[in-house]
Amino acid sequence: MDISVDCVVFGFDEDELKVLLIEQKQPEGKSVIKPQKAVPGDLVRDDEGLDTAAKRILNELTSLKGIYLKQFHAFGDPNRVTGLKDRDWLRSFRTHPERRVITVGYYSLVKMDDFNPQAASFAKKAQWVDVYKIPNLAFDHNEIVGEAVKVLRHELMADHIGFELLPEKFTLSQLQKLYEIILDKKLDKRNFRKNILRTDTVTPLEEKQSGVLHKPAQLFSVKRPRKKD
Amino acid sequence: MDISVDCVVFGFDEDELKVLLIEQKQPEGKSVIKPQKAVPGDLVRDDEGLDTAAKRILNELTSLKGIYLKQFHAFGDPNRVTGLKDRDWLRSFRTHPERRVITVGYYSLVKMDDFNPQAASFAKKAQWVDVYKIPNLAFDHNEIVGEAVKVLRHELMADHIGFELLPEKFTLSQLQKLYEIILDKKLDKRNFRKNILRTDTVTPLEEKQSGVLHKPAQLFSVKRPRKKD
DNA sequence: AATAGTTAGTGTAAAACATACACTTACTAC
DNA sequence: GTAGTAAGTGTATGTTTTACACTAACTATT
Repeated sequence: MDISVDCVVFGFDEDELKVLLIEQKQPEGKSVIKPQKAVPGDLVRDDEGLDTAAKRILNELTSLKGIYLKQFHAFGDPNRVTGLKDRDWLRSFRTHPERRVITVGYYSLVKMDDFNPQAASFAKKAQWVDVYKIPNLAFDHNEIVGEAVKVLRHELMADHIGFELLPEKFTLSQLQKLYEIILDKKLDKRNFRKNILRTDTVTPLEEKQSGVLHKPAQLFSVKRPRKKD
Repeated sequence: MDISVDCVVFGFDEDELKVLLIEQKQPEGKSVIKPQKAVPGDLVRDDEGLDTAAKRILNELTSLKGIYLKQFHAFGDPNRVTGLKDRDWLRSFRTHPERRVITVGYYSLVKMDDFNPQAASFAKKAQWVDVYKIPNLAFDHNEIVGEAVKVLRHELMADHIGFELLPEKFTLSQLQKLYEIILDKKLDKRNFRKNILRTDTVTPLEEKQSGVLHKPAQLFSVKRPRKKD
């Protein structure tokens, strides 16, 4: 059996929660394979741990490092990779196309600012897609994304990991909007602020917003020091 | 690579939270291998899903069915199975002893009443061990058990799965004791009862305790119908 | 029959937290 | 200087959590 890692990469852009999808590679020459979108993922190397593999693969695809990255579930249905729609692609790109593949799902949160899809060799065709409008994907990737969203919602509330999706400096309104979109419901401004400040995870900066056509907002950054990579 | 499933089976007995451990098989004839304890687990078959494998293996080892069983983490350190202490055992029992094995951890909750270790072929040497006194185990099984305990604590609070560990009929005091031992802290009796009754997961039965040397307690059973298998 | 020993079972007041809700402030563009 | 925009702020009400102590129902012993 083979083991792969699939990364559900979340990003946040103004007012949409996005997932990073890639267009599956086409074989050289005439392209005969029906193109499909997929979540970035790849086989785990023989001598490499799962977390390490996830970091490597994410880095190869996005050139990002030091990102919130978490294993959330293993997908092992024996037929998860044997559908008709995926057969041609497997035959073109896998040494053992018939082999069963078990995949371990990771999700990661990236600041879209930092993200430069051009830099990535593999993922020239990477694109951000609204989580609530995902097309049919390769393999069982729709299921994988679905599970990741569930886990994200849960962890957002439990661990307040939201700011991993925002730039270094952000306003509380941006943070609130992020919560509203992930949880898919409106929140009360005053109560939201009380709650966030009570958790004591953000600090106000000296700085304020500028160039906006309304009262400029206080900028905040994360309090607890980010883990290094 | 090979894939295995390891099951951390929790049981509860009066006043201890236990984990089911097995003594690793010895080769036929003279037994030359240093005996080690381990959590029950085995390789996933080629055509079998992970959840199915976990059910099968648990059933083979304990002859139990219809049990709360949940995937909690995949363990994939490339050296998790290559330690010196495990080499001999692998050479005796695995077709490919050098092969890397990635394991998917499941945990299960069993009612110790229902459990008859004798019935199991494989696990003649199964034994219940206090979670807080676990010896050194084979492979990375100490880590696996540690993670399982963390998840159990978390899920106990979130999903009120506690009664999975108790017999069909139980008193609220038993349930409270279970919570106290898993969470490793004392709870207030009146508040505990309020909470449990509010969740509306248990129903009082007609019946009361008998043969106890104090006021007999009301017996309860789980309200929501158990999932079949 | 009375007593001692044991755990079951129950209510309330105070504190913390969650919710609902509306006006003033500071900036930009015209 | 006026209009438009989102920022920022407090309070009253309901709900949940916490802390806490006595009486009730049984068994065993004398």
